Amino acid sequence: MFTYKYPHPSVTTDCVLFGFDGRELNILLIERGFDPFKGSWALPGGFLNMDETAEQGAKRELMEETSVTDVFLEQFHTFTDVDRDPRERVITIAFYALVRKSDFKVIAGDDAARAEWFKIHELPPLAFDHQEVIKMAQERLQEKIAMKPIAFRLLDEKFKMSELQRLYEVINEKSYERRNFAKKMIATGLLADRGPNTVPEQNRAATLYSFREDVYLSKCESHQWKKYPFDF
Amino acid sequence: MFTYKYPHPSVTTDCVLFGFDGRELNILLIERGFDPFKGSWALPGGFLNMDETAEQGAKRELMEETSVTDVFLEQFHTFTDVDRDPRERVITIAFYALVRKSDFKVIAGDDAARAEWFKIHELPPLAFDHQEVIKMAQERLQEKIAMKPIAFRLLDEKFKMSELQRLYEVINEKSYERRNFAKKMIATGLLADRGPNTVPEQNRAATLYSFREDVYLSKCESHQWKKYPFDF
DNA sequence: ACAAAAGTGTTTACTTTACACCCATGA
DNA sequence: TCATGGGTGTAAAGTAAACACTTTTGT
Repeated sequence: MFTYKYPHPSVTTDCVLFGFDGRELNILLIERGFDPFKGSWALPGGFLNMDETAEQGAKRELMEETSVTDVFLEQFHTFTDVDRDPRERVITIAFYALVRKSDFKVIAGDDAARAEWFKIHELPPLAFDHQEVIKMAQERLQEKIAMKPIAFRLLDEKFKMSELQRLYEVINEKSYERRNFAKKMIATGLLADRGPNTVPEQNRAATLYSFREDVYLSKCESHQWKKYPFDF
Repeated sequence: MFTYKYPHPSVTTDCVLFGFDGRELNILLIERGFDPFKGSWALPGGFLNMDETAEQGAKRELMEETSVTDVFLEQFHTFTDVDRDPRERVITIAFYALVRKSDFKVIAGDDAARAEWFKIHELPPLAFDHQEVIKMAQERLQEKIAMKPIAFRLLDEKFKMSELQRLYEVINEKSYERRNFAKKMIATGLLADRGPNTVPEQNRAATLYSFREDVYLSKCESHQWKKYPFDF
């Protein structure tokens, strides 16, 4: 037991894990096995340990509940409504995270709970204030995608221009003209041409690209980027 | 006394209060009257009560320590390093806030501690990780000023174009060409011409402007703003 | 008279947008 | 052969950047 002179809230982390299936933005949810909200879907997350930072905690929970490692993960807001948890005062430090769905093999963590991807516009009823958390995560993702080349973390190492475009479209909830998008994207200098797609498809083989992180980092060092280099 | 099955961190709020003197960005700091860091300067803030949200807590602390009310205040990050407080595990939810220095009469709160403005580039040694907190606050202010017309909250109701320009310059740490800045700013349609400055100065009287919040709000409703309308 | 800030427009370069036809592939 | 997605360039419009001289006022 732990005793304090003043009451302390509980502190949790929650993580909005985004995935992209080439068509839609997806979010990974966990089916809750306990009350409150037993049977509802919720964001992966849990209580913060005393010897870990929030980021470490969020990564640990993600690993425990979904076996996901090596994700891009960034804090975006702390939710502190007094009654957001019916049991006791709980504040949650919320993160969003980005994974390549192909890097993401094993799901269903060790605590028997089901983990499932949902399209961002077809979410089931959610526990706590997780609806609001997800909404804010997407807003933050929109802001961040204009500043940093994080979109590539949602795509496979090699990707088609049309996939990249579709990703920007679903994140920013607007559509782009095909030729102009490609032109501007290529003009960043960050795409390496990896030749035509060798996987046969129903139509003409598309050029594959990959993200040139080396170029990005060297341009960062020489401060060559404007404030919103990816504001498409 | 309050007892829990598992250990809980303490939760505080801290607030980076920005002011603008017409020339430099300033930050309000409190001289600490107690250990740890007795005699050092620190951000206004303190423990979160169980019946208040983080935002309410931050506003209360600001009021208690500096008698400031009615500020623009926004959460930007939660700092969770395990050893950031030498006494015990404390996480802090950090806010930045903007005040007009003319609206800001009474300082020096009820707990005898001194409160003082410091130029952002001439800060004294700071308690805890407050150096880092301030750095991040400024980064966040830079991002936000490009998205929302919050700069006006740092200026008096009526202001000169050169003051507005100087403010953008100190926040964004770059300089602008006088005519282009004014042209672009006026083109937003958000400035009302309030006539020439009647306070005599050492030189020609400048036109005063004020911010037209009504115009801004109506343009928001009709979605007429691009993503970064104030990215100067 | 001079120092300091304020007022004022135009030209050029760059960026963004709109737009249409042909190609390769598998069903 | 048809449906689907992929490849490609140019012209027009709009936005951003560079640039200098005159005015007002107080010292």
